[in-house]
Amino acid sequence: MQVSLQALKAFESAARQGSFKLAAEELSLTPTAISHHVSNLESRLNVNLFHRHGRRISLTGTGKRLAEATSDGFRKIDSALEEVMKAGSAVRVTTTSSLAAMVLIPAQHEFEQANPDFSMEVSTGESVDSQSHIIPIRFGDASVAEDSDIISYESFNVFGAYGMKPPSWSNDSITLFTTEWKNRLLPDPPLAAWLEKNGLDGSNIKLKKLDQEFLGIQQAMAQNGLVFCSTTLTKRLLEANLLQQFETEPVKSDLCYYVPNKDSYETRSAARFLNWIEDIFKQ
Amino acid sequence: MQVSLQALKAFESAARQGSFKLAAEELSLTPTAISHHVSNLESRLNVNLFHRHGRRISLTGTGKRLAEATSDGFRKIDSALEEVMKAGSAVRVTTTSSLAAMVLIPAQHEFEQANPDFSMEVSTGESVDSQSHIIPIRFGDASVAEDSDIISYESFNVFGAYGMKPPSWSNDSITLFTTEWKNRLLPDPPLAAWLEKNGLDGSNIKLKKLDQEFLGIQQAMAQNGLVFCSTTLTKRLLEANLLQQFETEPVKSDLCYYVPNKDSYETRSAARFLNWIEDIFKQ
DNA sequence: AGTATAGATGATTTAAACTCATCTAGAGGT
DNA sequence: ACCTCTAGATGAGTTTAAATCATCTATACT
Repeated sequence: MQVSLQALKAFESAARQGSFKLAAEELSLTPTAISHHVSNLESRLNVNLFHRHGRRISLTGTGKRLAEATSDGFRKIDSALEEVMKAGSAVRVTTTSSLAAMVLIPAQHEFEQANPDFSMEVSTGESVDSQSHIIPIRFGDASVAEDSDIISYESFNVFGAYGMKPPSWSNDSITLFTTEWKNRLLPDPPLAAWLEKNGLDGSNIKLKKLDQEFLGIQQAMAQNGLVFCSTTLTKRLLEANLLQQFETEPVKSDLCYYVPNKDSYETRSAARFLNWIEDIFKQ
Repeated sequence: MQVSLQALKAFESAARQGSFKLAAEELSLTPTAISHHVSNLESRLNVNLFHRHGRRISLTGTGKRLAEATSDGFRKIDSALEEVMKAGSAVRVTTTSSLAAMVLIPAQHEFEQANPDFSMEVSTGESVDSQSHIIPIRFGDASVAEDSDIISYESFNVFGAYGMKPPSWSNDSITLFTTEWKNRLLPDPPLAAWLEKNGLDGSNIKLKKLDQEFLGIQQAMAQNGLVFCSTTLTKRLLEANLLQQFETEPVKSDLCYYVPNKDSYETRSAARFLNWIEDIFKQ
């Protein structure tokens, strides 16, 4: 006394639409299939689900009750399925505006080219965070993040527009853009450590602080000064000969990019994306 | 990009039970079938639903979410289905204790014999009325019930134990059991009309009132007197030579048996039962 | 280490689902 | 009133999906 789910699905559609023909269209079947399914259901359940007035049909009371429950049930299943399918067919990433603007968005096309099954969506801002299938790439304190979640430890260096003559560190008056995070809990960019490592005292450096790294990078490209920022963000611009670096040594920072609960992303698209982004950071 | 409902059902069971083997048992399939279904689902959705630790499995986050929704959905559908199946496989009737005791229960076996597909359940009392698939046969005022709902208009007559000598209506002192309904809105048994129709004045009749007709019938069978009651209840006892009637004429009453919203019972078992009970009343 | 068990994988079989051809009964138009 | 057109019913035949069988792998337990 088993009833098939497909028969129920056919019945549900016919009940909702009030017509076998329309149900057949909805399910990409022939009206005959619907008719068979419904009558099969009726005989298995020993119940009439539709009244037949010649070529018109209407639900019986029992039919109505069954239709309501099955509609609810299938709706629930369908919406969950849809969500999973969305998660499976696209990677949604949210991150800082700097990483998005300097790395993810420029590389978005490459990713989609290499992974034609998936599309990739990048968003910034705090709004739709933790929506379960959106991958957040956070920028934060390496000592706070889980080791296994960390994608890259950030190093910092100074960069300038491509083609400018290298500054004379000791004599010139230098404008240097750096970043003061909006979030005061984050470690500052390691400028002091950088100066020390490169044997500079910084007395002739005029600091200008912005709250996003990429704003400083844009200023540097606009020849308005140099920028002290993380190397990940500038890699692409160096390769594209839009920025250059000088004879200075980069310094490590306490900052890192990480994905909270990285291991909990099991969709294939997410796995593919995470591998891909880790490769990018490693290069 | 269609996923089959059976695959979802297999996944749901595996997720709930935490094992392909158990899911296979639950669905009367082989573990292989479950494995195929799940991996088919995973590749269609581009998502891993289970972690595989060698021979042990556990749900991924996505799997958990999908499992919850599908479980809910299928639960809903299953319970509706179960209710419909119950309604389809059995007739549940509730009615007065008199009709149940004198007519339905004695005939129950005949019905099941003639309709081996269905079982029949009889209950009395007001408790589990209107439970949607329970058919209530009410005893009431014919002017209040819908015409199309009425199964039979009741006639009344006097009956005595089989084998007793017919009473001498004018001389003997006669004990007559009759009924005073608990529900005071019901028309009284038409005793006055019966006396008139049979040319009796009733002066030598000692009335004893009980609140159920079948109680009076039992008294009559126990030779404790005669009973004035509806003819439907006594038909079977007359045939079985347990009761007899005399040279008196029956009278019509304002009482009837009816099934509220008779036309709304569309299960095959209910239709079969209603036809059957109408036949019984007609005979 | 050896055995037993859960699951994966691929080929084959089986059964369910679907369609096609044909038929019936209203509904709608003239 | 008649013809036509459409929705659905029915039965036989076909196709596809689902289930199994045989085989293999990894691992848990003795």
